[in-house]
Amino acid sequence: MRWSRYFLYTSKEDPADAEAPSHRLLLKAGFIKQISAGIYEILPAGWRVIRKIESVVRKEMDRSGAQELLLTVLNPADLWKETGRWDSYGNELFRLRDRNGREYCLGPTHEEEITDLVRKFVKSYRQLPLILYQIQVKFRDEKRPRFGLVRGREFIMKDAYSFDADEMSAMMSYETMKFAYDRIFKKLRLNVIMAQASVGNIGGSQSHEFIAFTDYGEALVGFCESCGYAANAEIISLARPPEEREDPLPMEKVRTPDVRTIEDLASFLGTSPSKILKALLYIVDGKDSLVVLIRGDREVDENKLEAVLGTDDFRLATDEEVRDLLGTEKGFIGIFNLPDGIRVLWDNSIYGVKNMVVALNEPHWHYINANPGRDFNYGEFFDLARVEEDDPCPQCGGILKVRRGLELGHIFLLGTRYSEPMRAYYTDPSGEEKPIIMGCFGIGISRIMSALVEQHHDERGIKWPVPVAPFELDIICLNTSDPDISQTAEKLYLEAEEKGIEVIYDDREESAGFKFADADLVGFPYRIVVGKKVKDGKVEVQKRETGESWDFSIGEAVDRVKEMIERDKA
RNA sequence: CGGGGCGUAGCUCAGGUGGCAGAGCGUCGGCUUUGGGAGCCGAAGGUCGGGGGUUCAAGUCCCCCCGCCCCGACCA
Repeated sequence: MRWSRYFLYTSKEDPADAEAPSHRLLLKAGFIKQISAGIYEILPAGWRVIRKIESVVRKEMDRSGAQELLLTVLNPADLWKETGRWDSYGNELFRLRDRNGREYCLGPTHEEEITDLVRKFVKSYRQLPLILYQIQVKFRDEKRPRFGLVRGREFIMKDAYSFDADEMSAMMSYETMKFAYDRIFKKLRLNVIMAQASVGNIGGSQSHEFIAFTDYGEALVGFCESCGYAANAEIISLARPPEEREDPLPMEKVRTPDVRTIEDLASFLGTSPSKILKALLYIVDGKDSLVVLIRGDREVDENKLEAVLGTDDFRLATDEEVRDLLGTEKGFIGIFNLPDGIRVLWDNSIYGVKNMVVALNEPHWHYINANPGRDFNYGEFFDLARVEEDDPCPQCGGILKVRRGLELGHIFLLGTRYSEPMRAYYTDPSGEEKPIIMGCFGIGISRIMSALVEQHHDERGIKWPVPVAPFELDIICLNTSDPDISQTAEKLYLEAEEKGIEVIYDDREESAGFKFADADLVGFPYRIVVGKKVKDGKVEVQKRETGESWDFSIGEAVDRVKEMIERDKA
């Protein structure tokens, strides 16, 4: 491909509205173009990358025995009503009507449609097990699209569905997919960790997430290097710590004027946040008040709180509500003098803390040296704290590390969540009708492009790994008006094409610096620079990843590059 | 959906107290240049997000709406 004819336009300026490196670089380097919030066009160079990602995914899915098909984007509402998700999916579902008033949605995921398909054809245990998958555009009207392709409202996803006769076989399918995913992310050169996860709205009995470490990820993973445990932070349970061994000091009431934050209170009293009892007032279901007690150095994980409460309809109280309900102010909420009948949850972190600093619901005052049993009694304990670095591993007691990451894949063992209500049944060898056991397995294809950039870039631009690069080689003609140079570049371009290298030939009439900057930005893994050295019969080969460069004779350059590319693909 | 910010040329942005619509980059024409986003000359390019209002006069002041980005709660 000659760059002078290629639809690839880079920008010298950083785009104004992009913060995450992947978002900024994909826009700046001309891979994507924004149409609306969370809606992007994928331009030719970007599409080449997407197609390569897809082909890696396809290859491994096919190899694992899964069969590709294509379901529909337009989903009739009837199917969604069968499982109840027409109502429960809420505002994230894009809904529309046809000319006759029939309701449809744009498919955000396809459990309903695939189950409908399978129930029509699969009647016997002889037809199981079965794994079907597709690669398709999905639509979700996300509350908050983010970071370019990281979370779009329209995005490309690979979704696979397994169908098995019994739990044991379903587990086998699940394991098969696990291995396939492992191979996929390795081939894509992504640093990914598999973590236990919560099943959330999709339902089912177990699930794992495949998370790529990035600073701009949305998932929080805790993992243990000594035993290999890894899980989404929201499901890592934190037990009660051992009791502190301190002699109780006499409790005292201390004036703490306008000291509202934990940090300020700790320094005001000359103590540490871990000695302070933090109390938060929540409003549940828009009406009930709830006090959550947690150690001052810890944060509430609202996913855990949701699990305990059984609802996601809760929020922190406003200043006015704190005043009306507790008669105090934020920063001075405590366990003393709480109104009767208010629900109180104690986080495990509080257990065993001695000589604690506690507020008493009276503005500008705290108690110091409050002790359990003597000054107050514990209520019911729960696990509500967000996991932090150095917390104990729930599996081996080792030390957890905590990192941000991007969820690239998620696999679920669904059980009969869909087959039961949709009556996808098969007949077993004894003639008995049974629901098919299902699993579902997603990979965010377009999101992978973002993750790749997050993990492979520097200050100058993207550094595509060879297996996903839009072109493997960029041949730069440094002086288009020098016939020696341009004819050599032309010759090398034709030779590279002939030898099966995916090559872009920068024949544009631009300055050297301009072309180098573009090459760095767009991120081609290899570059042949054709310039003054041609008069000595040499060209320069450069590797983007490492910055290494070599002078080769004009005759051998393409072959040497070809060798390096082949090595990188292996 | 709550909180914060922004909307002026293709892109990045400037336009105190209302008074002729601006710059750099990019684009087009010409000259010159070619190992790290070159230089000179010339040109084109605008419903100032939309609507209403105040005023002799609105990019600027007021009201309503729309869009985008960031932080939080949800997802691949």
